[in-house]
Amino acid sequence: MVKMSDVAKRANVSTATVSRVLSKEGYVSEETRNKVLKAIDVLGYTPNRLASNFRKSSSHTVLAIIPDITNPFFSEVVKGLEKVAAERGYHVLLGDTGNSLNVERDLMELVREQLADGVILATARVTNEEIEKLGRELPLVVACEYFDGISIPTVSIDNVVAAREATQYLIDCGHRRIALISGRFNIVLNRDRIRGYRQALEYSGLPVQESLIQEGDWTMESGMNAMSRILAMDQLPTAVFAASDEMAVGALKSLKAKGLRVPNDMSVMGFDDISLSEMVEPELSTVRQPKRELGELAIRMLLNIVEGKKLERTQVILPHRLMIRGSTAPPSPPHGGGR
Amino acid sequence: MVKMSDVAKRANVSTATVSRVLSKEGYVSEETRNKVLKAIDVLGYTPNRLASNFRKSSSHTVLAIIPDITNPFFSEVVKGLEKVAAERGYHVLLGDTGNSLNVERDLMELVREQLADGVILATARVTNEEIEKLGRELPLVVACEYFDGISIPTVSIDNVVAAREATQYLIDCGHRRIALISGRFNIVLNRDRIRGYRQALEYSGLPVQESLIQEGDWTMESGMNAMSRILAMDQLPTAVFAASDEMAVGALKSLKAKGLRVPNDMSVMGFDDISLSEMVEPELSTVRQPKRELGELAIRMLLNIVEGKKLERTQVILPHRLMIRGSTAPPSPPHGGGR
DNA sequence: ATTCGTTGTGTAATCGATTACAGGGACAGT
DNA sequence: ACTGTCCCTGTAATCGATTACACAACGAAT
Repeated sequence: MVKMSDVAKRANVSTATVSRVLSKEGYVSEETRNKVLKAIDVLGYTPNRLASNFRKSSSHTVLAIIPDITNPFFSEVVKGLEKVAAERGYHVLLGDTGNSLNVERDLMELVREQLADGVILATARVTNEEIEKLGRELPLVVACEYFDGISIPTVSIDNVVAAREATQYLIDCGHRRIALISGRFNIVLNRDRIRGYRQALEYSGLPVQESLIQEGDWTMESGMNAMSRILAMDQLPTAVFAASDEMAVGALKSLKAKGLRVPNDMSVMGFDDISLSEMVEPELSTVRQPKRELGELAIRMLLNIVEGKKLERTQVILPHRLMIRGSTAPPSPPHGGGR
Repeated sequence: MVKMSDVAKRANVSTATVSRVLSKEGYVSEETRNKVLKAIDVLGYTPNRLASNFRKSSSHTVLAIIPDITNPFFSEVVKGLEKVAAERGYHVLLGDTGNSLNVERDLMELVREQLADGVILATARVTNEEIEKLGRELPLVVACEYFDGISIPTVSIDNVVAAREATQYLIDCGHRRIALISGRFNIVLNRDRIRGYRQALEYSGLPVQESLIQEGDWTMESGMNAMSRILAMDQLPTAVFAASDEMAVGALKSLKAKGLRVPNDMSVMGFDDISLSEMVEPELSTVRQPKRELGELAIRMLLNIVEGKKLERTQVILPHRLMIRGSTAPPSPPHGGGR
């Protein structure tokens, strides 16, 4: 490997000068610069970034910790991260935890080892306190998840409001019995969505029936199962709100299997607005999260921290949007009913 | 930051000894080892991987170059990569080219700069010759794409055979006019699929009608458009084979919009078997690619090259599988027809 | 003429871990 | 007693780029 000293020798200058040419810092005469550039070209020199990073003790790399890269929601977030990172000359190390807490903890070590300058945490199995602690020790931004009263920089949507609006929309359509297919009860983000659902019902004076809240785990299968449980009830709801699009699609499948039509017999509302939601039939009404922007903003904040700049705001809430498509409609009047 | 020399001082040994304890190489007495471990613990020492990587001139990192992380096919491949990399103590740098040839070239530089020990190339906009050249200069494995007669290690499926079998299946169902929604004509992988389609028709003595081959660009929209063009023809086919699942779903949508039923009025076959294919209605018959295995094997090969081991085989073809689901069936007899 | 700021370049220390090499002690075999 | 092998440990060079510091040349300002 040809190194900087080889270039220096060839150009009859010192390595300091070569370094100055490369970094564009400090004074170098036009003439010397050309000599150096020529030598670099002739020798085919490529700087050794390992040496440079070591000396500058910065890897110019950030670590993206996500639960599962095959989840379209997260892959969109990562896409946003990657784009901005590249623009600012940083690289992204992929940390797919496969939902494992231990892997998550291990990955954080990479920052301590200086392999990454900072971390985007898009999953949060660790506790509130642990995150606070980590955030004090290393540059860290939490994306997508939101923790109440946390002091760590965070970017997310307002899950409570989003879920409330989605539920409210169904109520406004005329639905009075609305089921909820929720994610895991122990996830904060999911609890926020449940909260929003409850709030909407309460504001409208509708009863919250606990049996209408069925737990899933974000997957399509769990959505199917949850829907089946709901369909086995005596008094059916006229609408279902699922806390993820995958689960909503599962609900769709379950409904079709039982011969029920959407939205005629049952309205279905999803959450996230992944591309899938426009591919199913009928197209899914859902809550759009600005996935890419979530990633972009998270990494912008992180890089600002890394580079020692001040953040204007540490808790950023991005706007969501209701996407009304074909899977929701007013409830059909009961057979032989109407007024 | 506490460094190795601090640990050495505290434990009353040399840095060489500390290094030996950490690397588990060379002789260290049990007693000394404990002293060192204790000092490490007391001081809260974390090795500086930047220094270590520099000295060993290895980053223990591989670069995954993919066209688009939000494409579910590639995110599965990456998942496989990541898993095996982690198992073997490597990290994965994400290189999302956004389909740009220049970005692809820039990314390769990272290996020259020693930021990555090797590259998995899961997209190939660069030419055959360029890849050959790169492959001679740095550890490189091509995943998913296949180049005829290339000397670079490659892992992929046999796209020709896979497409032939899919088409053959449709023929065996009784279809005689089969349309093809292809990807971009200039992509090798796609040309292989077209070739397989042609072969199947020819083997069965069926005519290849060029107008039945419509170009798309892998996206759902392009699939819809291609299907619309096909449906505007005088003599309709009874089946369509799309070179990607997204395009097949687009075809599905286009058919539904025109009021045609699948598979009764038209059979639809996809390619890839991404999770989407089980979420649409009817579920998509498709060709399964072993996505995760593709990634796993590619990185295994790469790491073997990086670590100087010999590869048993440099060109690996993984098995594909026809997944027959609800979107394909024998053609309906023509109205008033049948014998 | 002196001082000062700007420009241009070189010398050499430095970042922190790894490792080649040397050396010493213990022990076995002859 | 001598030689050879293990063990165990330390000294110091090394990886390649960056950068603090020194210095020199030049022109402008006083």
